[in-house]
Amino acid sequence: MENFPYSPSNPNPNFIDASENFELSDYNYLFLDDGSSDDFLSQNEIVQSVSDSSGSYSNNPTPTSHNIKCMKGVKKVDAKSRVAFRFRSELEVLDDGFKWRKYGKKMVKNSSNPRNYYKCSSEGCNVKKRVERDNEDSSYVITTYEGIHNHESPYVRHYTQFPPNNIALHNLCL
DNA sequence: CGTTTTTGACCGGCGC
DNA sequence: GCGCCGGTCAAAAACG
Repeated sequence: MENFPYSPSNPNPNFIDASENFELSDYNYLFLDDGSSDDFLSQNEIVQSVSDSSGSYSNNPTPTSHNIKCMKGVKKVDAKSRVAFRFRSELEVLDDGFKWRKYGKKMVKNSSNPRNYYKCSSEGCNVKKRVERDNEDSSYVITTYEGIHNHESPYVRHYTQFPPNNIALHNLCL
């Protein structure tokens, strides 16, 4: 990607308060997947490839388990693009700066943890997210965003919890 | 009293 | 066609 504006040393100004409370070493992967390319790693493959957790980004990233999906995702921007984040957290629902309405909860196969479905509460905004605990290590939460917000975050400077990084990355990568 | 959560029902895609 | 599975709907309850 030619211009990936987020890095630990150069956080998005809109999310300036975020990185202080966010342990990048706990951030293990992100990926975009519109389902149209075999180049994307599956979620399971990514989970298993969590070994490099240096958490570094640059404007010219080399393909690592951290950024390869983001790089690839950039050329496939559409409303069905998805971004997933996995991080250690006791809280299931993190304040990512957007307002969400829960619309479903489902037990999925091969996981002992339920998957929760949320939709952005903003009028006409079709962004959804899924939140579930990692079945392999339930101290981790996996959050998957789908879609692009048609509005700005209503709470740009009013975060109460970490880590707004995820939504910053979510928007920037899409 | 408007908004959100809860929860079983419903639905569509897919493999057999 | 049928059953499984993941995703969504919607009515009622809960919430603030």
